[in-house]
This record gives sequence, structure tokens and C-alpha cells, in this order.
Amino acid sequence: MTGRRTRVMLADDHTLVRGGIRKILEGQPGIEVVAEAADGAAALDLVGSTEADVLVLDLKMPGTDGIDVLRAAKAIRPGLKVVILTMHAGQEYVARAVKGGADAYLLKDSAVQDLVAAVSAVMAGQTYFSPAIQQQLAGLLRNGGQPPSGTQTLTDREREVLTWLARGLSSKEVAKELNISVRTVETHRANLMHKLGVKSVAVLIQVAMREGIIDPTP
Amino acid sequence: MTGRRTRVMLADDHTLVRGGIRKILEGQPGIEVVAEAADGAAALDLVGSTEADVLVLDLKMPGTDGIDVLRAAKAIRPGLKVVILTMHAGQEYVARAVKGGADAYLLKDSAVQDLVAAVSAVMAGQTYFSPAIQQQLAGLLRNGGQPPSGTQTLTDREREVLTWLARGLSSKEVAKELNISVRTVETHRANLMHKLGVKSVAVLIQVAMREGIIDPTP
DNA sequence: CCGGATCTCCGTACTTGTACGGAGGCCGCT
DNA sequence: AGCGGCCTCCGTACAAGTACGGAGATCCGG
Repeated sequence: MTGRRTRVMLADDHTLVRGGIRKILEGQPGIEVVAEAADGAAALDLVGSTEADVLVLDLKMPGTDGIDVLRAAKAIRPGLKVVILTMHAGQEYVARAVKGGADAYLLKDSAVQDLVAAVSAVMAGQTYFSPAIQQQLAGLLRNGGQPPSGTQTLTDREREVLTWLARGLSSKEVAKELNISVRTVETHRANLMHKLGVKSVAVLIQVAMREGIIDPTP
Repeated sequence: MTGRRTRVMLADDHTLVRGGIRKILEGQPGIEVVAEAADGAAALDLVGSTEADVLVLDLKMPGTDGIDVLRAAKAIRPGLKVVILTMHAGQEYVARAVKGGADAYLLKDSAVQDLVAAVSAVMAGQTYFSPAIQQQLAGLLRNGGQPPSGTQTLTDREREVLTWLARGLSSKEVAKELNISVRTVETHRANLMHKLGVKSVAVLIQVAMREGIIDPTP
């Protein structure tokens, strides 16, 4: 629109996928890819050192929580537009990404043209969300703002307990870890089960992984 | 090599990733992409209906077990070369893929040129494996053939119990499901824990997902 | 044919998790 | 100040999982 090409940075841990996205974007006349990163830390380095207009960010990268990268990127360079590109449509994920200032949220099973459209949209100061994501957003808005409808948002403490549970600690061990009573951990655990609507630890873990609440243990 | 271009089919559930891979391959002079599929069933349809030399197959697709697709594809058209392209390097995954007749096994964090090299290799009647995969294979071969070293292979029954556990059933419920005693289920459960080297159901589920033994509950 | 692996079942003792229900302190918002 | 959400802790009773160790049946391959 401005006559200058849009400069894009890519952050995705899968080299091959990153390369493919690059090819797609480079096929567009108005877009040029100026940098790539394979993890959150490298992405933030780029944000600080490279002049770019848009960051295409995969939320699922080893080590770092993608949402933290998003927030940090926006803090470092508020004018930077961020397009979230992930395979997860979990409510927790979406809610935290939007609150973190994401300008677009695309699923990896979107059409190729959607990616281009998303980049164009954010450059025009607009937002862009995949259809599935728009539904999530509608659900979020309907309920006032923060608390999603079906899946309730977890409290910080619950999320913390959950991550330790995911690492295989028993309630007793989590209690020691957090210096709280076993009963308290059990309360959090019960609340987690209820909030996520599951009845076993096995499914709890899977839901948590799918929603992007925890990352797999390496 | 033959003067004719290599015809490639793509099977990956993520449209955007698929599109990217297509762009990468189409940038190569000797390669043309002749078809795409978003799930296992569609991939098998293509194998039956389309003349192609190579199938680039993502093992993680909704609904179908990628290994089954691999085996079926080889059964339908034995001459077809199959390049596995996935983000999982789990031993179970690799072992089953190789036994299923995979000609190449690439990780999604491979370099772009590795994909091209893999396609060329299988067309020349050779195999191609990512470095990380080669290590897994070495481990497999060292132990005679079937039983991997660190992670032991699971028996069919154990895998069966595991999938039910992953769906949230208690030992008692699994026992009813399989018409066996609760004690037996508990034995299998204990063996699973030992074989996979974990001490909690939470980690068990994660390892199982990472190794490709179970697929996430939808 | 025998050994090994697998699947099956059992008991017992102990540890954990689950399901109730109740309660006080803290903090932010109205 | 009052309200509500969150975090914290408690008891009790029952269900489930864990850790031992043992054993018979089948099936397959050497």
C-alpha cells in the first residue's frame, strides 16, 4: 500500500515448515522475508535488532512460552504487528494470545491465501482471525471479556499446579514444591478437573497440552 | 535422472504447511507435485488413482494412524516410494515406520535441502534418514532387529490398555472393556510404566503421545 | 520338545487420589 | 465498607492405584 514492501520475520521451530512459509510469502510481490528464528529467544533478538513490520510467530516452540514471546515482542517494539500461526485452537491459547496483543491468529490448516491476507490486514491496521478462532473470540466477548464460556480460564496457581502434575509429581510432591498443604494441592487439582471437564489425569494432561497450557516434558 | 520429472504426492493435514512443502518441491527442476491430501483416507484414494513416484507422508493426521496409511499405500502400489515427514522422532514411531516399509524418514526441523535430497535418494532406490533417526535405527539394529534398547517395544495388549487409559478410563473400566480382570489391567499398567520409564500417569500419557503410541483424544 | 514371551489371574499391605463439606484471610473492585 | 474471587487449610470416608511376589495357559520359534 505504501509502495514499500512489507518486511516479515518468521519464528517457527520446524526448519522445513519455516522454509515453506518463507517460499509462500516470498511469492507475494509486496512481501519480503527479512529474518528467521527457530526459538523464542532468537525471535526476541531479531525483534530488537531487525527492522521489520510483521512477526509471524508459532506459539509452540521449545523452551519458551510463545505468549511470553508475543508480549515481550510487543513491549520491545510496540509498532510491530504480530501474526500468530499455530496448529492449536484452544480457548486458553486464543484468549491469552489476544490479551497479549496479537494482531492476527491463523491456524496451520488455513489456506495459503489466508496467510497473505493476514499479513495484508495487519499492515492495514486491521486484525485477522481464522473462522475457528473467531468463534472462540465470540465466546470470549459474550461473557464480558475475560472468562470464557465452556472452558473456564485457569488461575495462575492452578496453572502452576498443573505444570508440576504434568511433570509427574504427586500431590504430595507438588505441595512440597510450592510450600503449601497437600489438601490445597488436591483442591486445585479438583478445580482443574472440573474446569476442564475431565475425570482422569490422563485426559487432563491431553487437554492441557491441546489447550497450550503446558508444554511436553522433554 | 531418467529425464522425466519425479511426480510427488503430499499428505499433511495442515494446509499451510502442505502449501509450503509444495512450494519448496516445485522450486526444484526435477520435481513436480501432482496431488495433495489432508488425511489418511484421501491419501490412499490418491495412491489408488494417481500415478506418482513418491508419497511425502505426515504420520500425524486426524483420524488415521499414519503407519496404517504407509502400509496400505505400500500394499496398493509396492513400487511407490514413501518419505515420512513428521515432527516426531520417537522410537516406537521410527521402528514401526521402518518396518512398515518407509523409504525415508525426515523430521520437520530438517533443512530444506534435506527434503529434496530425500526425494532424490528414494528415486535412486536408496533410503534417507535424518541424523536423529539414524541414531534410533542404530539402536534398533544393535539389538538384533525388533526390540529397541532403552525404550522397550510394547506388546499389542499393552498398547491396547494404554489407549484406553489415555481416554480416561480407570483400571476397572478398562477391565470391563477388555473383559479381563482388574489385576491384569494393573499388571499391564505397571509394565507400561516400567517399559516407558515413567512413574506417573501424567508423564506416561505425554511419552505415549510423543512416541506416537496413542493419538490425542478429540 | 523346550524355553521364552505374553497374557492371564490372585493376595496383601500401603500409598494416593476423590468426594463431600466447611472455613478464614487477602485483595481488588464497586 | 461490602462483595466476590482466589488461595489457603482441615476432616472424614471411600475408591483407586502401587508395590511386592507368585503362578498357570497359550503360542511361537529354535
